[in-house]
Amino acid sequence: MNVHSINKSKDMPRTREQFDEIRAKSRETIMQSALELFARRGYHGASVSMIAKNAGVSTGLMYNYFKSKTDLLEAIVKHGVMTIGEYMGDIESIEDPQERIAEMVEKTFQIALEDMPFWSLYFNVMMQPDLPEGAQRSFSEFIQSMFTGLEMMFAEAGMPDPEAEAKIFGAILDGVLLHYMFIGKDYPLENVKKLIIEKYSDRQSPK
Amino acid sequence: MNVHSINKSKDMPRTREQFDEIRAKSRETIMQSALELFARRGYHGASVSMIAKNAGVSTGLMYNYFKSKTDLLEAIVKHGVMTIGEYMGDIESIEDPQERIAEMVEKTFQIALEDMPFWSLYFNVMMQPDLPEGAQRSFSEFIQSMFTGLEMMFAEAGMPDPEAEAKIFGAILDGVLLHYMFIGKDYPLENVKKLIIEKYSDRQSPK
Amino acid sequence: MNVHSINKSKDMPRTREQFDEIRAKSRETIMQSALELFARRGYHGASVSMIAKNAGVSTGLMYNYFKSKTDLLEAIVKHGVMTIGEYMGDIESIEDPQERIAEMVEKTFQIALEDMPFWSLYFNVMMQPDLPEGAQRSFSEFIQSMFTGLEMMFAEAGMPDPEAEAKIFGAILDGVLLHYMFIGKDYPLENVKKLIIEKYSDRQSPK
Amino acid sequence: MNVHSINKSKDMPRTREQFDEIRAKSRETIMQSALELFARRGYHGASVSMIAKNAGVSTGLMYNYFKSKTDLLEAIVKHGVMTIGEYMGDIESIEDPQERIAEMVEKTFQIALEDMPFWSLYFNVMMQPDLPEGAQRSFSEFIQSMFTGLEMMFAEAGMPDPEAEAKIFGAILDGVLLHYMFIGKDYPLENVKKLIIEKYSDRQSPK
DNA sequence: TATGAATGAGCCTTCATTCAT
DNA sequence: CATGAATGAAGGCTCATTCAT
Repeated sequence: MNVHSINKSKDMPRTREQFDEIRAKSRETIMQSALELFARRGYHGASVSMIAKNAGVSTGLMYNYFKSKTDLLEAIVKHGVMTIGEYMGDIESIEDPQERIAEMVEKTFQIALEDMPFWSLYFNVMMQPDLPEGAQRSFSEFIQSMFTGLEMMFAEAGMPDPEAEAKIFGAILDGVLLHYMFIGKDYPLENVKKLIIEKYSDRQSPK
Repeated sequence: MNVHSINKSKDMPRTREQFDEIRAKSRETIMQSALELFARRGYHGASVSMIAKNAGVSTGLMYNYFKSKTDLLEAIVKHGVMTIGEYMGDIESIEDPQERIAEMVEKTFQIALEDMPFWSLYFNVMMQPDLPEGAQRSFSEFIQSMFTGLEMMFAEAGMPDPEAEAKIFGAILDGVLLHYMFIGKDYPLENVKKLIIEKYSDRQSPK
Repeated sequence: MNVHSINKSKDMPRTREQFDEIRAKSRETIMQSALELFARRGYHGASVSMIAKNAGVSTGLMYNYFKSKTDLLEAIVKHGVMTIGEYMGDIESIEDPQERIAEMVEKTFQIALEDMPFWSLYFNVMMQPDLPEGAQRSFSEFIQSMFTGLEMMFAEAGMPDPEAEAKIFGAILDGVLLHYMFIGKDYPLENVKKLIIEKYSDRQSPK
Repeated sequence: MNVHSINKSKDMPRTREQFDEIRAKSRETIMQSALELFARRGYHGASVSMIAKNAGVSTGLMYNYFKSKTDLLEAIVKHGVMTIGEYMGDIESIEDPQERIAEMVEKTFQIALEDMPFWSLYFNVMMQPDLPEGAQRSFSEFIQSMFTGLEMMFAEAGMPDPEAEAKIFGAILDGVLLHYMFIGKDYPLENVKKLIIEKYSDRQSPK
């Protein structure tokens, strides 16, 4: 409440701004809770009522913010993909190809570790055909755009088959993450990361 | 009809062997049907009655062969893992490390293409935490054993960090497959395969 | 603005009359909106929030004027029944029995055409046992009083069985309306009206 | 079980015929129960679980026989309309117009009294716009065909405006039924019936 | 007086599983 | 060994109603 607040009277309706704020916060809370549970228990394993309880709200409230459970998932996916896109945008501006690759590896794992639930969801959605198409499309577009970026990078670096090169690089990142998430703390993530960077730093590419 | 089915006479009750044969065939049919549907629609998206209908049997019969849907999944996974283990066993007997790696890449993709439903299930189960633990354990053991084998291979080849090396090689295989299954026919699988083999054939390893 | 809204001064608090006026108007608006929707979508098919939105007010406000959805329905029904009662009162004062019947037929259809939503609600409520008892009681009393009036009319006209005669006349009116509302524009309402009047005008009654 | 029964063994599956019989009986039971409750409490007021409990079966069983609650309603309506159609077919074969009308009145009320729940449903569905379209269409077709039949009858009897005449006759029947169902035992149904027949028996039509 | 976010009971529906035959 | 009718718990979703502002 600041001095501009013109709405102090006890029985006046809240202002538009107040409502917007409340809405934004509730939406956020619900999405957060849902992401957590989708990651931990899978889309089907996380019921709407569980999500609500976990978020500390009533079951019905979700439907005030999302048309359906499907819609909730899609919102989460879209939001996540957008966030990552922003991260990645920063990396693409790095001039030196060598450094750019190294930074990409670093950043990818850093993001992944910071936002494991989202990546869990990523693999979850990718591999489950009975999940909302919208969510899959978002990821599909994300992957395509990643590959396009990588391809340009490898082309720029003068690789003979930049497309295949991009696919392999992408496979390493996703593959490592996948195994890491499945295996857990026993996975030697640091060493693997180091080795990847090393492989991609000698001259232009692994030979 | 194999040698075990020596039919005594038309009016004799079925022999133990005949029963066993019928059982084995029914089990097989059901597992086949389930694998198909699990792959196409996901574990939750494939109902028991769908599986039964697809297999041409009654719902009840399934419970004659499998304690539960969970049990059915576990049986499929175990069987699949075993089959692959046999394939891989053959490869490990190849003397020349170079050739062994090339063969491993070749074989992996060949198997994958021949048995897409199973690999679809593989990723499906790996990334869905609300699936029967037993199935996940089977895959977990499979992965561990794969990594152990790869590690030995790279150690033998004199790599400085065989563990990380194995992880990366495994990541490439799984990553490529994952992307291939998600993206579909637009994926340049042949070129990627060639590049992988190339990378791993020069001297002992990519540098 | 009618004579009641004599505004004292711009800065004076609103007078009691002004408040009452606002209340009356809001009540009216909400009832109007609800009647429309009840008619178009049925009692259960029209949600409170739909009604509020359609009336241009908030959900909460409705509960300021009506204790519940049930209460709202009852208010609408009571109001409608009262209005019709007034119309009908005028007719009863017509001296000539012949003319009175003709006028009754004319008026009934005229009112019905002018206020279709209300008559839709009328039939709706009559035939839906799970609707608020209060609403049904209002209609019940209305029907009883209609029948009483008709009975007196036919008795006065010297019919042998005025009660049955009243029931049949009432049945014709309600039956025609019911069919008209269900069938819509294909219904030959004018011809039917003419024939009814004709039947009831020759001598005292149809024979 | 008769002598033809070839299926006495304890653990043989039921024959096709046995299953058909079971199915037919369950379907019937559920439809009966639903009709009762739809009539007594309205479509919305009768929940699927209530219907199931009333039928003495589990909630889920309904979905073994009907795609949805909507589908159940439509099945009931179609079945009812067909049954009435058969009744009415008999009447249309009566030669003498006078007698035919009398019989039609008699029969209509007889059927109605014998099958009140269905007629309750009839009015219920007719006047509730938020009910499955399929059910309404069935009734719509039924009404149309009734009117067509009546029109032919009145045309044959040489009435000047058979269409309007049919509408009025139909209105009387539906109107009386409607009021009878709403008012209950206080309604002088017998006298009304007598008067209707009387009105329509003098010469060809009421005058 | 007016707002709309929040609640939670209750509804329709699905589906793994059981069981009489 | 084989059938499919029957069960009932659980899930997604709607909506009348309340309440803080």
